[in-house]
Amino acid sequence: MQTSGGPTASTGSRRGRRRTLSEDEILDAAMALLDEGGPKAASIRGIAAAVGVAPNAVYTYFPDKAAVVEALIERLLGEVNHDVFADRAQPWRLRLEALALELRRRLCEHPGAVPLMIGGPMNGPHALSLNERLLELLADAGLDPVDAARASYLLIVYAFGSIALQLADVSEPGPAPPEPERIAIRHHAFARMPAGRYPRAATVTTTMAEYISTEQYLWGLHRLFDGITAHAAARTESS
Amino acid sequence: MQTSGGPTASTGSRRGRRRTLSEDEILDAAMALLDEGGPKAASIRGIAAAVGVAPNAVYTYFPDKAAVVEALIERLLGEVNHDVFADRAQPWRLRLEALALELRRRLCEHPGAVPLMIGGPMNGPHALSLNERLLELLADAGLDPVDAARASYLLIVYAFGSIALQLADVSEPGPAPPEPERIAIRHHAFARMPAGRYPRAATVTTTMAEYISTEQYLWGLHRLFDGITAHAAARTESS
DNA sequence: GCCATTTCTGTACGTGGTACAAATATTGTA
DNA sequence: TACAATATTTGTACCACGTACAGAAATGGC
Repeated sequence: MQTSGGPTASTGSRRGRRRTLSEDEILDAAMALLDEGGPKAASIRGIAAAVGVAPNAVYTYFPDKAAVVEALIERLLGEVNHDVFADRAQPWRLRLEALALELRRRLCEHPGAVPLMIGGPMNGPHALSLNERLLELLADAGLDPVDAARASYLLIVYAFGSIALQLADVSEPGPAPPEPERIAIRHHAFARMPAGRYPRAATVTTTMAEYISTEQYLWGLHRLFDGITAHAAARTESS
Repeated sequence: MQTSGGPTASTGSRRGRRRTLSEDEILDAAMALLDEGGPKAASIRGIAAAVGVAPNAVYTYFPDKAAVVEALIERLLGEVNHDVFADRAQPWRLRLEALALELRRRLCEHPGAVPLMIGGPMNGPHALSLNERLLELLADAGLDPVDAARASYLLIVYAFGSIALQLADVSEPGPAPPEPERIAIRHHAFARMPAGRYPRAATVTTTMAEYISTEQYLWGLHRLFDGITAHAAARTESS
């Protein structure tokens, strides 16, 4: 694929018409459109219009729309703060929770991007480095390489799946009626919600989803931790 | 939305031109296109051509393309065999594993459908009944309603997320080169693979992914079980 | 001051979803 | 049996999308 990189990324002396665009500008516009209009709104034509340029100008910087999306995802993953969980002096559960929350926060800031991440492969350097950190962390937790790989997969699946499923209802901005069935499914989980913490108007959908999901997200995460530690303990005991 | 239902679903006596189509025929064609050409190939025009009809004829049966997709998903979920895990005499872990595997088998038969499920909300009757069964099962496992709701969410996220992430690489049929990075990520997990169980040619991608994922899927599932049981035990103990 | 090079625009093609009206086939009723 | 009402399908058309191609505009090196 090799879709990354600019138009003349390695050209030393630049000749020709002055650039009125930059890759970052394009990605900014794409992200903005994604955030306010969902994946459908982040079209090449829309992006170009947002930066005040003809649609084809984008193709000077990216060979494909897929490349734009890929770069967008990579940049978003690159913004995930690694420092939070890099301190190996801290207990691993704490570091892992910090990572999971940081990742979630970033993704929730850009709901429209999540479907795109799920849809396509994530093989960029940032995605890889994230995975590397995760493996390192799980090794610290006492897992052997095979189990660490599996556990990392498990955690990644959980993080992305959780966010994707949570945002599935909201990612397409529009009417989004409060269908009673959807509420019913989640009825139990609301039982413990403190009263008066969320508004009752149109924003209620997002807010409730946000609230409920943070709780559920953490709950599930800790069940995962329990399962992983139990497994690790059983391993070291039997050997 | 109320998108379901035929054109004149509740009309007793039908007058007019004989129907050459049926909703099921349309859904069959859509599924076939989805399976062989990915989500992109399942266009209204493609479906109509497959059943030998003008594109607009589809709109007699479904108001939207979204409605077609929704019906497709619902039908797929309806095919999930509930009996496997309905036998409340069996231990719950066994029943849950059976459900998870059955769900996975069904979805893996139609990889193209998975991105569609993730993208949109699943609120149809079949999706709801599946959730209901799950809650029932988790209650049998000794979880109180709140925890059961959270655990069901956790399991659903895991099942769908796992399958979606696994299929993300394959869902778009085409070149799909064996990028070295992607292999590298999964390197550890292959360590335990029995030798000579899978071919080495072009099909290797799918086959390996399939193999590795079934193992990882089950591994993760059992970590989840461990975490859930540990939590349930801690709960009943403290009360 | 010219030229090679880079960047952007104009235009156009194919495909997608879908609205509108006309054509067609069927059946209840006269 | 002929007619009218109605359900289904087709023809045509529109607009948005991704993107290919050729040409125009602007720039720095000579």
